[in-house]
Amino acid sequence: MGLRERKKQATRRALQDAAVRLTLERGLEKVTVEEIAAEADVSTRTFFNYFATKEEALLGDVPGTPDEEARREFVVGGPTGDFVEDLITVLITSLVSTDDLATRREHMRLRKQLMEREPQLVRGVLARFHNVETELAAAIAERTGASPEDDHPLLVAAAAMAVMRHTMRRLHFSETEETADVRAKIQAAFRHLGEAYGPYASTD
Amino acid sequence: MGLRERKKQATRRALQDAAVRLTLERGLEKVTVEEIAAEADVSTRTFFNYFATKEEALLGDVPGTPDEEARREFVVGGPTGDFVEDLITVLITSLVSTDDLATRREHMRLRKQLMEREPQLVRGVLARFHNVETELAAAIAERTGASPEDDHPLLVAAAAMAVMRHTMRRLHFSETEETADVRAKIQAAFRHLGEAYGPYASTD
DNA sequence: AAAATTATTGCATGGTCTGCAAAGATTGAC
DNA sequence: GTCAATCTTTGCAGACCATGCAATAATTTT
Repeated sequence: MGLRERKKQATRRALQDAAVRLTLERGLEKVTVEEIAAEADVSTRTFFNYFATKEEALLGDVPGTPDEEARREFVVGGPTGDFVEDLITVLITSLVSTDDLATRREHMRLRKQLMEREPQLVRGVLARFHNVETELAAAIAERTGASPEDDHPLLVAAAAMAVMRHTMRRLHFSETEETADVRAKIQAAFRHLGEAYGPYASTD
Repeated sequence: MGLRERKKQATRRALQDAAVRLTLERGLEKVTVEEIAAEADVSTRTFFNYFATKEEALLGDVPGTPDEEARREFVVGGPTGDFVEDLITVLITSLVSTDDLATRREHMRLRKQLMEREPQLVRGVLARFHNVETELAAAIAERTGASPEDDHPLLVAAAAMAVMRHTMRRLHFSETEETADVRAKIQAAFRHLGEAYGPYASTD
């Protein structure tokens, strides 16, 4: 990776960090883009070369779209053959993304603090979950061979994202929390979901 | 209702209608609050006495919070005793609101057009569904007697709202669509949900 | 008809975000 | 190392959104 690219990454992170730090200190309304940019030693105009909105700088990159390789494996029926287990696998990749675990954890913890301090930001997170939901529905349709006008996959994806949102809420992102714990919590949520609404399906 | 109140209602509707009409004609970015206000024969400043944002004028009032009476009945275990059926009943009241059916249908149809034309507006709708979700979770917790730290109701509510969102997407709001049809579609969605995830709950 | 209440309006202001063109930094070729 | 090509940063002007405040206008109450 060349110098140019490295500098861009650094600027991006500096802007994100400044945005998060200042917002946690003073609150969203009390921080201007101008101040964030100054903190990162770039002009206000440059801020908008990196992020379309102030909110975008705060939310970071997750939840991003699922990992492409995991998605392909899911579509062809893998890795285990069990629908829900494979769904969980592909979803986890969209949440934990590429960074190392410690960094990611710290990001998540900060974002959680941000949500509590500034509930307006929840809107943006919901929008991102919605995007993932749409892509997930397409993957489910591919895997199950549903016809394009069948909207069943959309519903299944929507419920799955509800589970993911719920699980995210429950995680505390501490050092003792392992990847396996995350999976276990998602599994528990899917099981609860099945218990709550499964019986209704059996009703005539 | 006095003259003052009637005028306010009229102004509110005029602003909403103007906002929707202009946006469908030209697109959201090509319509300013100034133009909307002019169309409704009030000052720009007055627009903001009625709506906090341009988006708010476009989205109208739904989905609003569930009807208070329906909520109370749900909490005490009514009206039928079947959890999902009663859930549907209370949810329907939060969607169809108070207006007469024909007016409401027209509103819904326009809003659906708006969503297609301006996907940015979906964010706002998602935020509203999220609010309903929170209140719904509280109602579910009350009905089932769950303890305050139990987050099961949140998950059940999230899934229920996923079903509602999905059903809203599917409705076409035509004249031939009866209230009974709406309920049938919600029921079908809940059944599909149960079929998709119910089996997973039975897995060891 | 006067007084009290509430709504509308204009004005000033601060903030977000965009387009554009000039200046500055990095890259790759030679 | 120099030069040209490419990409990034920056300043500036400008449109628009949104808020606070104080004056004016309309309605309601007495």
